[in-house]
Amino acid sequence: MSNIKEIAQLSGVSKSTVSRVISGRGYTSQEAREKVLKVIQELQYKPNAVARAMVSQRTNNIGVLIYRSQYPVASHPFYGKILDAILAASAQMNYSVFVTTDQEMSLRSADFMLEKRVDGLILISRLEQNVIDHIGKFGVPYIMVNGSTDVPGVIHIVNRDQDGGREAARHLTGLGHKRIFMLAGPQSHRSHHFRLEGFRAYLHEQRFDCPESSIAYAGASTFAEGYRRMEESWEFFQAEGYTAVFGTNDMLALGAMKFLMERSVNVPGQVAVMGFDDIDMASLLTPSLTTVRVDTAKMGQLACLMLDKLIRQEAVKDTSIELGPELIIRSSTWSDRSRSDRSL
Amino acid sequence: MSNIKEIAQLSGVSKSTVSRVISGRGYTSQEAREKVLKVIQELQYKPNAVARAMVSQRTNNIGVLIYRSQYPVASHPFYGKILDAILAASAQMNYSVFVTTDQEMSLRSADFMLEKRVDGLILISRLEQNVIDHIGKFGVPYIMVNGSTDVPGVIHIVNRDQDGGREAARHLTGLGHKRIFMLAGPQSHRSHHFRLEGFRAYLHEQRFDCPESSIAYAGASTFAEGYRRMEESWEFFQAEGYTAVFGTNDMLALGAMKFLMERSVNVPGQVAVMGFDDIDMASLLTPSLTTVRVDTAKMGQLACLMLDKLIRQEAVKDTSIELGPELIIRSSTWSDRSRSDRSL
DNA sequence: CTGAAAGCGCTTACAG
DNA sequence: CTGAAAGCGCTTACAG
Repeated sequence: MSNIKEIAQLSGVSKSTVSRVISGRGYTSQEAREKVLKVIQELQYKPNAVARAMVSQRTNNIGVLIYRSQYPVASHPFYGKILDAILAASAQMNYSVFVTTDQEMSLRSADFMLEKRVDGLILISRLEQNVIDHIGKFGVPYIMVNGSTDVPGVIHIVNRDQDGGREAARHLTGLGHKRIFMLAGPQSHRSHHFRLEGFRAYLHEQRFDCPESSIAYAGASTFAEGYRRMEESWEFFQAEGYTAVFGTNDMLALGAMKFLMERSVNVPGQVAVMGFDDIDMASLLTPSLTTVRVDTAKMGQLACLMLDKLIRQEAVKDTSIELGPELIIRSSTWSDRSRSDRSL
Repeated sequence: MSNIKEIAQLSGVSKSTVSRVISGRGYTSQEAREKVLKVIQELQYKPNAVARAMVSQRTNNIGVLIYRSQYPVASHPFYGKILDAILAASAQMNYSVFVTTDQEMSLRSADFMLEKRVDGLILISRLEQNVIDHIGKFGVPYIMVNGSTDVPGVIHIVNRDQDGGREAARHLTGLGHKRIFMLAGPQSHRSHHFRLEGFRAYLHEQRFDCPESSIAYAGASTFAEGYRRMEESWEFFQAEGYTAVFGTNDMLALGAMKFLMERSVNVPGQVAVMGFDDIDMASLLTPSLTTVRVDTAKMGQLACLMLDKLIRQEAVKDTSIELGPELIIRSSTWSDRSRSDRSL
């Protein structure tokens, strides 16, 4: 592959001039410019980004570090959406993006990024404190998206999960449900914790019954766990006369719904089901799932925007950004039948 | 951040010696080694990968270029899985991976990669011929995964889609279905084309009726298209007495199934539905979807393995690799009821 | 076993 | 307006 030296020789100018032509910085005569450009064309010359990064101390790369104890990562129904948004936004801003996942070997993948000299880092999901400390030490700008830990001074982009939980509770109680069962994801994770908290807070304020026994804690926020917890609780659920289920994410809710459907329980006629996230599947299933949408597109976009500012050392005022959730009503909670059943 | 020069000064040796200690190449005295290592520890020194890449002419980066006319890319139910497998395999092989998507601006994203100097490229899905030509010109090793075009001399990793199509046809006819409706994705795409071809070939060989009218061609391989085509064809479908639908991918099949369920058609009792790919959703829905599984995990893994060989200039014998499809029978085609209905 | 020097492919002051 | 030189942070022969 050709380099600047070759271009210089062939066009009869110095390397400096070639560089100036390419960058458009500094003065160059019309004549020199034309000669150089022509040779560049002919040789299909592409400046070496590695060499450029070396001198400019800027790689134009950003790294995305997604914490997941196991795959899927990219194809994860929720995190994958954030990643997609990051990919889209960063392409527009002329950043290339490294994608890494962080499993057991937490520090190793972070090092990977740091050695690669990314200009900045986007950390998604929960990150162990030691990884964060580690990254912090290197002075690389970074942003946390939907993180579980609130590290002071770090820019966080999160969903207003408490509000979302409240909206969910309002929706279900508004439909006439008085006894609502909750499927709660890992409480160590910020989102699941706040979603549940918001949901309960609303019930409490409105004087609805909301004992601990109405909550099943899932060990993971997966479809399988949702199914299993629902199955385990089913006898109790029936005995206690619950008429609705709220899952702190869609996967849990969908797992529960699968169980109900296998038992030929009518959703929403006999039991209403509601989730949180609005993953793609939510709208595709039959019945489609009522949920609270998290604006993953904006999360990714903002993350890139803010990170770019940090990288360019611009002033960033907000140390944390909260996005508003949006209630999405679909057929798993609402239908003509469910309406008449509980005489809304 | 510290560099090799600083380490050298602090440990009282030359840069060369520091470099030798770090790389483990060449001779170093025990004493020098200890001093250097200690300083490295203290300063938390990380060698600059950009500088290394500059001299070694190896970046240890690979690029993944996914062609998609629109998002999702990473979170795509099928391509996302391949990406995940690539992420997992490349991490093990100490490659970092750039992920780019290629939309309108085809050449631009490819250039991005080439300027970044990746050691190699993995191209997923269909790629325009001019992009391929472009990449080929730069002498960067690359591999195509599930590509739609058969560029001679390029290593392709694909699924044996014709065989998969045949298996699907065998399964459905084996269940007693005689009139099968087909939902075909874009025939410009290799997979959809071969899947349909295999399916029809089997029907033909077994003397089943298989006119062109039994095929609805979808403009895209999406859920929405599956739904829409099924809806459009529904009257004809009933009039002609079809008892099964085969979609050339799961999304099409699921869209069709959604339509059927909304019409309260019993699946598989009245109509059996079958897809291709085995995306996550396929097993989660009710009824779960019978499909032909594509081994995306292996696709991604092989892609990395082969690419690494190309990068290291090792001999690669196979110019193309075909993976075997696997029939996955679930409840959308098979149940006790469906069995008795057609007296299997 | 160790250090000085050259070089990877660029950019950026600095003379001219 | 242009070119020679220095330097980004490493590695790799080459003397010693």
